[in-house]
Amino acid sequence: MNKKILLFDGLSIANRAFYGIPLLTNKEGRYTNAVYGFLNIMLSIIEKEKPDLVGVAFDVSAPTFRHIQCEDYKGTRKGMPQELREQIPLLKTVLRAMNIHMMEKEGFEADDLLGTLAKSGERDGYRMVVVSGDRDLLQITSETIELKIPKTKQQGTEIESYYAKDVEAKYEVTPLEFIDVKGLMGDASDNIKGVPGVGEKTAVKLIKTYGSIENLYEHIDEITQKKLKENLVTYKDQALESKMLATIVCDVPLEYTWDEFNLDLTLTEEAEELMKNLEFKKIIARLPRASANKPVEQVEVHTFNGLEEVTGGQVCAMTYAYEADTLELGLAFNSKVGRLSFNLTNTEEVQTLQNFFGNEEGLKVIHDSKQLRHILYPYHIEIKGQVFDTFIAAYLIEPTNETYEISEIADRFLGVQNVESTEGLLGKGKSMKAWLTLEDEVRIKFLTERAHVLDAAYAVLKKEIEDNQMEELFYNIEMPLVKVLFDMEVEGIKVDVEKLKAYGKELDALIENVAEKVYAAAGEAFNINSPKQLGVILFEKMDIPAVKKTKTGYSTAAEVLEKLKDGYPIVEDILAYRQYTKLKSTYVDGLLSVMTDEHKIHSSFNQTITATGRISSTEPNLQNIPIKLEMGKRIRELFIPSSEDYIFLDADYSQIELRVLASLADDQKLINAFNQNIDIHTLTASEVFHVPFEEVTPLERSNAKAVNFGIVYGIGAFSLSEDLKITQKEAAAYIEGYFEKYPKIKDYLDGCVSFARDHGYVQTIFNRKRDIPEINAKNFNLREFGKRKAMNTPIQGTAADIIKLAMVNVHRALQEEGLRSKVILTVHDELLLEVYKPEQEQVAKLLKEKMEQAVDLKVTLSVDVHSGSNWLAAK
DNA sequence: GGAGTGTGCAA
DNA sequence: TATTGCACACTCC
Repeated sequence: MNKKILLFDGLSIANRAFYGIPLLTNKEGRYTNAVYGFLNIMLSIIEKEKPDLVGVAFDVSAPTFRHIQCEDYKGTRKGMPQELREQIPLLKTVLRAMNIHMMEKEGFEADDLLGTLAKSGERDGYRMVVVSGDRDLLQITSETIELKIPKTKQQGTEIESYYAKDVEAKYEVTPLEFIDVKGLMGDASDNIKGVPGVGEKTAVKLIKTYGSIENLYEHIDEITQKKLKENLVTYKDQALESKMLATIVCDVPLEYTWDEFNLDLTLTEEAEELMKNLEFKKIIARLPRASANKPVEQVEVHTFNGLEEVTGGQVCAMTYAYEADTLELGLAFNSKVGRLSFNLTNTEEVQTLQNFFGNEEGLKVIHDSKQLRHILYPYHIEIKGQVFDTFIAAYLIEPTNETYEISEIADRFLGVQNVESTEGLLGKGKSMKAWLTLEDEVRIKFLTERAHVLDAAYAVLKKEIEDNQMEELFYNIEMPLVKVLFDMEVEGIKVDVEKLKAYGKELDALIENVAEKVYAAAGEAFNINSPKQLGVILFEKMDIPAVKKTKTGYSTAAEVLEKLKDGYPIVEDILAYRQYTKLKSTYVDGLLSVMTDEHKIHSSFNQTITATGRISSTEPNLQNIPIKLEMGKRIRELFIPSSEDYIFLDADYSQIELRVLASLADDQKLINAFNQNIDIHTLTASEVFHVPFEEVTPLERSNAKAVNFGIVYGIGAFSLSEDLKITQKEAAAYIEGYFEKYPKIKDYLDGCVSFARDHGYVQTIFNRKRDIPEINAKNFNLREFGKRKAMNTPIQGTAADIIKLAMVNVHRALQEEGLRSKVILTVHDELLLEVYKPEQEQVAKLLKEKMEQAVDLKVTLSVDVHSGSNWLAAK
């Protein structure tokens, strides 16, 4: 079989792709649909046709010989939309990175290059396949030159294929005659005029009879239709010019060798980077890679027999699977891998595991060591010695990923794609129940492969940690914190269940009562919880003026209802209904649903979720327990120490984010104020509103407080005006006034934005990093959001670093001093401890000291410690 | 039953 | 058109 050459019409296919796919953008707001679609079409055809050589032809923006000879040529054609235009250079960059051969030639169109190459390839004995959306190219088809026209359809792409015989079958003329047909009928899209009054039917008939335009004019007298003949005669020059314009030049002077068209789709590093940025995950997955080193297959693997082989001093990577008293470990160390299964009801096996995990020697590489601790805990197996948690390391390096599955770590850090994921193995949404039903071989492969991945990933992650100067953050803060969080999760927090249930009943009565009032006012019963139904009742049936809309209908949010409640009593009842049902469903029922028999709640404290470094809390979220309103406070009141011998100590940082900001910005005025414990909101009010410190009114202070808050978030005048219910102009004046009084703050925040622009990320004092790719986006909203992240992240993130370090230090001090008191909760700038009463004084001192001395900033940190018999009382 | 939306709670 | 989260109810597929 002859070799096959595939030639693409670059712009034409990009154009098809652009209009066939919705306007996609990447995180930076860059349009990507035409590039994405082009690659899809190109790869599909390459995969199907398996060509030996490939090339892509482009038009050059300079005028072609056709423009020079005929100034109307393509005169009616509209320029391409900007969204497409800007993708063309991007497409070329991507193709270049993929080493796909491209060609263009000044003075000629892509059609001419394609025609020239097709004919030349044919002469050299190749089978030629030209891919274009342009039917003009039908004229170059032959027995060995095929034209493929992709049609972007709803599902997938359908491709029409033409050889010369297909052209004849469909159009009744040969490919060459096709040119003459077009010369006579013209082509509106290219502004080729042809002969007036001659359409496709007549043109085909004439050319079928006479073979060409020239021959037609030789026999012009044979035309019997008077009008047709008249037009042909009148527009003879135009017909000949049209033919010239429609003729694809097949002898463009080109210098090339077919070697240049060699095809190697192996993903280059450059192409991978580019496609990652463009978020072409499916395309990346489709391409073969150079670095595909499958760890398990590549390394010589010696299986081992028992845990005793893992002796001290070595790095041992492990994965685990647990289901109903059966623990299976996949281990990788010293070029050995293996999998061992343990029956945890057997005391000898438990002893083996206790020895193994209790060994202080060596380094244990574990993915999600907190979870493994939970698995081992009921069997009194404790993990000792140094742990390198790949879950945490991967998060520090890329804190905005959605998940950190081992299979993704293999992909991202080792360039290995085909590692089985838990979800892939067990099926979506399945629990570990299915694990033990799998074949032994499957389980062995799964665990050993993943252990091997961690073994290899360890070196890469370790180096990344070092390259990013995150050693202190990782080894001294995040890793020790894992154990702190584990202990907090195990300890849990006690809730007065009886009182919680009683409160639930109380709420039920209130809800029923207020619902009746709402139904009476509405004139019918409906679901108040449904924003849709509520919107209809309020804004249609009752004709209350709608203030704001959401993308699906009327907004019924509290801020909207607040504005309406004076004129419409029903609105106040709806707000009350919302408040009561919120408390009942989220807090009373929600908390009861996760309560243990010991009346305890064990939340999960997640260390790999937030973009800024904060800890998050789930099942339940204990970081959003109500505090502001009286009704809500009653929930907080029900969180109590686990026994009479204990009391709560609650410690919270005073204005930690503003202090961090003052320190980072090196603003002496703010630093002095904080160091002298001056009320910061009063100071801001005095500065911004030009009133003496002593004369600041409560309203002024509260407004200044809102300004201070806003500064930390990268506020705009609009939002501040909404918040304070003032005009945008006034709000803008506040912000301007603030920056005038604190110019260093402004410099600092601007500096954050420009740092992000230059580096693509921002960082905290402990070098915690967050990528902000959208900082250079073209889309205004996206870019502005990026700026706010750039301003807020170093502040919020540094505060997170500080409290995390404080938690580690407090936890360590409690252990070292042999105290019974325990940290049980963290809420971003607050720690809640359950304190053994005899230790109260000592712990209060220790707590305040460790928190205030966690780091050395330009500003002092101040911690308030309160005690109480419940969480509310301790605030 | 899962995904998306609206809503509301916290720092 | 202010940062970071999580959870609930409803709606639609």
